Amino acid sequence: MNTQERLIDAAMRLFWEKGYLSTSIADILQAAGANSGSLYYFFPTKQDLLIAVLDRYIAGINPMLLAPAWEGIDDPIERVFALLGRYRQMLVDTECFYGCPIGSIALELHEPDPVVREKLANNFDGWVDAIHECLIEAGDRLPRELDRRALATFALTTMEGGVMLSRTHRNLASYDAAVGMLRDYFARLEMPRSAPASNRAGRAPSRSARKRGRKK
Amino acid sequence: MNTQERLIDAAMRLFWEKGYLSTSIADILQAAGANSGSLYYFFPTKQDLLIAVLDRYIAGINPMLLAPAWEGIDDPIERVFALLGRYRQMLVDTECFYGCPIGSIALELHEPDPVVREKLANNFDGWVDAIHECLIEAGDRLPRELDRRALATFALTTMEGGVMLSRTHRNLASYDAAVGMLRDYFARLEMPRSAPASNRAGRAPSRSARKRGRKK
DNA sequence: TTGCTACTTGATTGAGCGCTCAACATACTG
DNA sequence: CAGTATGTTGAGCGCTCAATCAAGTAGCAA
Repeated sequence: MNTQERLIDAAMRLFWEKGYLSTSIADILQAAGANSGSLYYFFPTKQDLLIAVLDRYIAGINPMLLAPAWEGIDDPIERVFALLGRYRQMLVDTECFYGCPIGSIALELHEPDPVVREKLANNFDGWVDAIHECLIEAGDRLPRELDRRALATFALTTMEGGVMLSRTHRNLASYDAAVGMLRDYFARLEMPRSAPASNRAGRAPSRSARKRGRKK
Repeated sequence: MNTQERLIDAAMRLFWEKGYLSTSIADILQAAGANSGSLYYFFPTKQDLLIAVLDRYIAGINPMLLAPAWEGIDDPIERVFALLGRYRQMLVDTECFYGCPIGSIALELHEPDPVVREKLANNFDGWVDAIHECLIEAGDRLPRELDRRALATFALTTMEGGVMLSRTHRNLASYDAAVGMLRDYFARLEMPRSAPASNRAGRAPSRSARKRGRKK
């Protein structure tokens, strides 16, 4: 593994753990075991390193995020919640300290360089695209007139908002509440017109519901 | 208006516009027309000034945020969307540059001091409390078994996530998509069990729907 | 007048920041 | 071997940052 990759790796981890602004070049150099000259040989500015990190996130959406989340899950709607489950697990693993790295950077930089802003937007778009495809694959389980891209965006706002609240409260309750409501919404969208079941509202998903779709 | 108040005012505005970390003490001093000695006479550290700002936000939820948003609107569910409308207007007014100041600070500080974290949490809680009360007031228009606090939390995650995406895209579409889906969810929750109307999904709220509840 | 409290002044401090650069190491090529 | 391309080294530069402090002012009470 060469110096350039070690630098991106270290920056990726530190930007996630400490944020972009709070991570110093010295932090990255130490974590990567490199000298400042080497870093600036590859990345003229700190921002160029950030761009490389964001590019790696974009490239990693499918292999690093979606593939592991969706392993053994074929039901397209369960895939949506499996992805949300990955972010929940991230909160669990870090005791609600770190959430979505893209969301953090997006709110941390108030007037980001246009290039950075576009990379952030590309990351969000890639996420929404993937969910959008699930919702298309769900076919007529969802209302025909439903704006499926809007619903995919809604899933992302639920995740990002839920992560924000759970990180602030150091407690999963907010994330679970938000995702639980999204589950209920999906349940109502899937409901055949003639048989609405109003008693599902706000309940945590049942164990059977969570397992549905796994291991085709 | 004394120096202390001018400092809090200036900090409040600058933290919103530039973020906490990117705002220097010098910025605040200039905006407030004060000297560093005066600032440190009232606030031993920059963080103490942040805490004062967060306290002011907490105290301002009712008089500065909810009261203007709800003027002339009595319908409790329309109040939820009137509040979301305020944040939309903030995005419009700033060309999608600045969103929710609390959300920004919450994600900007990765490992905040416990006091700061609690003030941020208090801000979120105050917001959720207010919506929660609206949902209680909505009575049996919503399913009896619905977890109304979870739904209030869901409204906040929708707003925060929507603001995040719209700021990143410099475009209201994401915010409108998320809030539009939340509207549809509310419509389905309000729907009498015997008459679901699947053709509302994902549509922008109608003009009449938006006006409903105004001017009791 | 004296003394006390409340607040203001702004030059200054030292730490830390992103970043530079001249010198050097290594490996491949003609 | 010399020549060139591709990295690597780390001391150190200029600057900004949050924070300090000795000296000063204003108001008020005894």
